[in-house]
Amino acid sequence: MNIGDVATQTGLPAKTIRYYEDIGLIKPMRDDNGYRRFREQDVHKLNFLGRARALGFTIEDCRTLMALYEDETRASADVKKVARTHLAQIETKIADLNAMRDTLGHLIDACAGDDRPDCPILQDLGGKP
Amino acid sequence: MNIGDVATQTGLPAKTIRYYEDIGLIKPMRDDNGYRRFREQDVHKLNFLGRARALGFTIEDCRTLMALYEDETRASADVKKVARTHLAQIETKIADLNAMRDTLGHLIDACAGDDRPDCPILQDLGGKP
DNA sequence: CCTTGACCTTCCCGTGACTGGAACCCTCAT
DNA sequence: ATGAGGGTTCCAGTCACGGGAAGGTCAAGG
Repeated sequence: MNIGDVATQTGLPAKTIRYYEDIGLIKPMRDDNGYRRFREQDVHKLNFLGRARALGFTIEDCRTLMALYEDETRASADVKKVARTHLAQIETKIADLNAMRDTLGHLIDACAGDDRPDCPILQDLGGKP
Repeated sequence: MNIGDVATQTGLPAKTIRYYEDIGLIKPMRDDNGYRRFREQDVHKLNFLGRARALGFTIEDCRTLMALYEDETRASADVKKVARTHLAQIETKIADLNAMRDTLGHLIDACAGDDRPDCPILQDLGGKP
């Protein structure tokens, strides 16, 4: 399979697939003309990567998870640890965003949104006393 | 005031303050020795920026908001629009993160986390049928 | 046979909002 | 005179790609 087909199959942009090869996540073969030739194995890895990225894992996490995936002697505790660390970061982000949403929501509610200049949003940002 | 004092007062790193000058958000004076000299006005702007950034507004949003802040003839509707657009993006992000958290949470719960290799997390990433 | 168009290749730059570090200047106290 | 603790500029790196240029390859149609 050429990169275009793989892109279609995996849903990943060709650019991303090349990038993943660049950073050593996959190692497709090459045809005589220089084109990348992807085997089932590579496609499987790319799907793995796509799903892991969709769950928000960093590329480095993906590297670790792939290594564990391919290591038959892994301990599931190692996988779980990576996942839990990531989950904690997600929860921190959610908390931050919720705080922003609440503050912003209150300010927006308090703003008339008409053609007059008075605006509680700007007052707040300006450090209303 | 020199940059160090301003950094302390505003809670922004000196690097960030220089960056904000670079991109034209503030325009502090200069002393004869080349040091930046910050007036009350500049400190006020930096506090504004700090609060806007803490609410997650992009730098470009901050630029817009600052312009509105300084425009006595603004319409609060313009401010509200910027805020609402941003709020919508925050809510999208929250929804995405919540979905990740849920999926990841279930997978983590299902994972034994012991020294055996069986792992529902990897099974899922691997595309368990 | 030639051309067209759809592929593919590498390479380099840009993103957002900084952060780190090098190399150097200024000022004040010891 | 020297050292500490400010300040300055500029360059590079972050993260995970995306855009676009310049060029090679391939199958089909005229």
